[in-house]
Amino acid sequence: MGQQAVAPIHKTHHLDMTALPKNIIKTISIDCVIFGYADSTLEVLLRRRATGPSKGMWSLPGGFVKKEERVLVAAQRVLQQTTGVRNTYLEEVGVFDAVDRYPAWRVFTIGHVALISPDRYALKAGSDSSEVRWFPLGNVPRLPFDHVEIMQVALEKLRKRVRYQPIGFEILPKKFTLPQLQRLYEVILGKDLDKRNFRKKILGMHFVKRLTETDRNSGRRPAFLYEFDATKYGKLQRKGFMFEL
Amino acid sequence: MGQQAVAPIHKTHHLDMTALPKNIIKTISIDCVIFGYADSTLEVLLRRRATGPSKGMWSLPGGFVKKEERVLVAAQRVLQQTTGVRNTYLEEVGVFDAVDRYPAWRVFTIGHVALISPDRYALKAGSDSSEVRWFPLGNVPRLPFDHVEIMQVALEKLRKRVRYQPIGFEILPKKFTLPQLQRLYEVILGKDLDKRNFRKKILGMHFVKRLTETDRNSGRRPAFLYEFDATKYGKLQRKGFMFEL
DNA sequence: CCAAAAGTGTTTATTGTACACCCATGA
DNA sequence: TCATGGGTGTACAATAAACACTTTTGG
Repeated sequence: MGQQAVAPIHKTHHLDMTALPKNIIKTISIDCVIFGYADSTLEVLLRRRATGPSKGMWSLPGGFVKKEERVLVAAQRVLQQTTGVRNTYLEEVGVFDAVDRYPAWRVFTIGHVALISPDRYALKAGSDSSEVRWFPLGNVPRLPFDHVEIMQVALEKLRKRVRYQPIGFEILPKKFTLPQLQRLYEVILGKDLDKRNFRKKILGMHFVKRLTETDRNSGRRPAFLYEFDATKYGKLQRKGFMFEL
Repeated sequence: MGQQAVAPIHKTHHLDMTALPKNIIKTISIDCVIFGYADSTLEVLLRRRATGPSKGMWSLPGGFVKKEERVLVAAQRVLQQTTGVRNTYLEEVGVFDAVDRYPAWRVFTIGHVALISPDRYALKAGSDSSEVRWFPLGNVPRLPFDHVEIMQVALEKLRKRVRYQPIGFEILPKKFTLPQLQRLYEVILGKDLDKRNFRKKILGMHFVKRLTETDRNSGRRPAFLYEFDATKYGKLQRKGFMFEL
């Protein structure tokens, strides 16, 4: 976290430099912090490193940027190649630049975040991964490099985002209940919310609309189902709003 | 602004590659947007390029990151070397990565902002600059590369920052009046503020304290002088607050 | 009929916003 | 005495926050 003493670097480990592709920029990498929401818990997507430094450890999906590739495009590609997850809404988190953050040579990494619904993506261990898995946030294995820091900053970013953009569309089923939506917010913010105030706020934004159907397989009193109003949702996503909770 | 068609790059202009230092990372540069506040106007610090692409044009002070240097350190150094300005509180704005943003080869640049008081710094055209000058925001010359975009994003960042951190300490004289502080906020936010509401807010934060002296050389009714309360100011700077104006 | 979660309004406190007049000074 | 900017308080509106009981279902 923050500055560190400058340690000897450029050790250029010759461990197993399994032929890095030719057209990459060796100084700039991407790391993706993909949060998933399922069963009322936040999870993070990790992959086991199949090559390079810290081979065998679980780490954030990441990789190098190509010579003529934009950063966001690289992030999408890298994520897809290592984990099979593609077409997510990634957002830049910042540059991580500690001099010895990567042991083999100096690499600046650009962190990215997304929040997705695990069950909508098929995981597939790709190029540099031997295994891909979701880990509940409370149970994350030891991570290499500065990946813990990147995760923390990413989580803060996500929490901030929730305060000025609607969420849920990409995470909840098409038809969902308000208690479900509330749980989503609670899990992300890490605190309980008042049921009545929450409803007041959400309904006041008008980005969800109530259906006549109810959710009958909950076992208890059925909750009304709601749908996102795509137009209003999109507007709020672009324009932003203030959402104190 | 956003994605662009990928244009042919790597033209490697051999214009006047005035011997780039050996220990730099050619792919990663820094650009600094230094805003100055003086005479109730916002200015930006530019330098005339003495070497490389767009030589002769005014541009943001910038330069490359060294091989074992952290980004923030690089930003301070580059700023000092090109303009003489040093020891400012720089903040990261983001990565600018358009494939052809720099004509000679591909360079990712990390934008930085600071807000300073021009009269506390002596300008000195250094290494890659032939001239250094402040330009009022309304009168900025044509800038090369994506420097206009970087400036815009930096200004937005500054405006956001003003809403959750106190400002003024580094810009106003040790003893200042509330009308002075209000003008500062108005200039940065680009809009007028209500005098009474402004005072209520500021005084409510308790990061300024009123002195018994008044400012007697204003020509009009003397205004009371205030000082920043360093402790409270620092606390708010770290913890942040909500400041709607 | 019991347990469990869904649903529903009101009151109070806090915060934002709009607004108008008197005051101290130098010229 | 006038022009100029400095200083002050209040009322209204909007928003946040606290809070408890009834309803519906499955077992």
